[in-house]
Amino acid sequence: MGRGHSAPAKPAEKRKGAAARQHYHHGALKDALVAAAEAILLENGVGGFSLRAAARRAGVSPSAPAHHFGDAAGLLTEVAARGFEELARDLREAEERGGADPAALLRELGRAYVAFALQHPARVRLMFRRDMCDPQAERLKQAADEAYALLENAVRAFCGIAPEEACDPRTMGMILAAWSMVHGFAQLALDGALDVVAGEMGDLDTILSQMLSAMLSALTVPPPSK
Amino acid sequence: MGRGHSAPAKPAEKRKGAAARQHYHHGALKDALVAAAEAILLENGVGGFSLRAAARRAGVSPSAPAHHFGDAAGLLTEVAARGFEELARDLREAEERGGADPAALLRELGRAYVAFALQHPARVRLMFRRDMCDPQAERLKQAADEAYALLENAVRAFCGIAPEEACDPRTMGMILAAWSMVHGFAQLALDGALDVVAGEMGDLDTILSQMLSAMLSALTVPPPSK
DNA sequence: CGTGCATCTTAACACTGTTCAGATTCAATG
DNA sequence: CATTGAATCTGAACAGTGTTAAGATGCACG
Repeated sequence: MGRGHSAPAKPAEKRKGAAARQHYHHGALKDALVAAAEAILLENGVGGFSLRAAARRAGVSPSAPAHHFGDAAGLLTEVAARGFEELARDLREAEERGGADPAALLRELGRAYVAFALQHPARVRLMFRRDMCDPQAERLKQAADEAYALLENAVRAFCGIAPEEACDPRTMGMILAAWSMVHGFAQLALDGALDVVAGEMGDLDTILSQMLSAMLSALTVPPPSK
Repeated sequence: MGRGHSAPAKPAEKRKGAAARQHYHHGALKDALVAAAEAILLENGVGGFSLRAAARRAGVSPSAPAHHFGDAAGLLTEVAARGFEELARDLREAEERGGADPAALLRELGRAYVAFALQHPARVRLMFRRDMCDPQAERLKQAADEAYALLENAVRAFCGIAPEEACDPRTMGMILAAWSMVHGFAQLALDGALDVVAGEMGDLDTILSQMLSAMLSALTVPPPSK
């Protein structure tokens, strides 16, 4: 089954048709495998992934991926890295939407982060799976750092600290607090842990907004000496 | 590979030392399997687990676990549930340590939560793996709720809201904020995402303390109307 | 026209989870 | 005490999995 596609209209041209592969060489296997993996993640979740299934979907033998990615973790690392890049794009869009007000910026970034997680559950779960993708890979670290740098800059702006200036411990604590909070909220939402709460009050986005409001309004007041 | 299946010339022997299985019936297989699974998680991480390995470790055939847990997920669900129970115990200890001051209580709970995660990385990772253990299982849900109820009560005390009283949206936001923050911090710490930061400032526990201080001190000031 | 080389296939290996018919033992009943 | 029914565990089998090695294939460049 699945061998039905017959479209030999174009003879010996570069064909990247998904299933129909009458050429021995695929031509763009790397991208095709990534696309296949993403499709599987979307349909069957992160647990339903298998390297062989991805190869099957790309119309290629089970051992073909090894040549391009070495490992199953190699392929998934690439998928995760692209996920972080997409997340970074979303965060940059939110950055523009936020405008000049640091508080509004932070709120938009937080909403964008959570929205991305809810929109791509399996991909986000994969991004934080140490045992599926190799977190040491430079490709992944770089993509992830790019996304998190956006968040850090927003907190720095909120605290009125120049991008180059060193952080005092309290500001550092706030950066981590913001990061942890948004990340934790996204994870809990993905695990369905917030569904109960979501029933009592609106959808997750308004809940998050309320949470961010509570935080930000509290933080605008300087701390009581310490 | 190497494990030679030396045919047991003598059927009923007490060759095995501690877990001597001279009987056909194991007697306490359920607990033995849980212990084996926990040992594997400890040694090889959550990715290195396999049902067959757990059975092997308990000195039992690969199909024996099915009778007690049905599934691999069944066994892991039991492990996760026990993990939540142990977490709840730790949280209760922290509760006593916190004393009467609501802020101190929250801080101790947060530290205990993160400390537990860092002390049992694989177990905690398992607890939030939807695809490994069945999150619908009553056993698990109950154990998890028990732990989270402690956190909720602490936040309510901090806000001066009686245990039975309904929460206004702002308080609800704070509960979620606290929960998300601690959970997110723990997850990020497990993923090693905080190692860079930990290098610049002390260990993770002091970082967390600073973060909690920043949050709590900010939150003691009432919000600017709104 | 070769020929090198990246690309892909076929075949095999050592695993995995799960199922099912049977062997074994326990416990309770007659 | 003996018998029997239920609980427990074994052994073999099946369908998949990731990974590797050795061999086919076709593109690009001399």
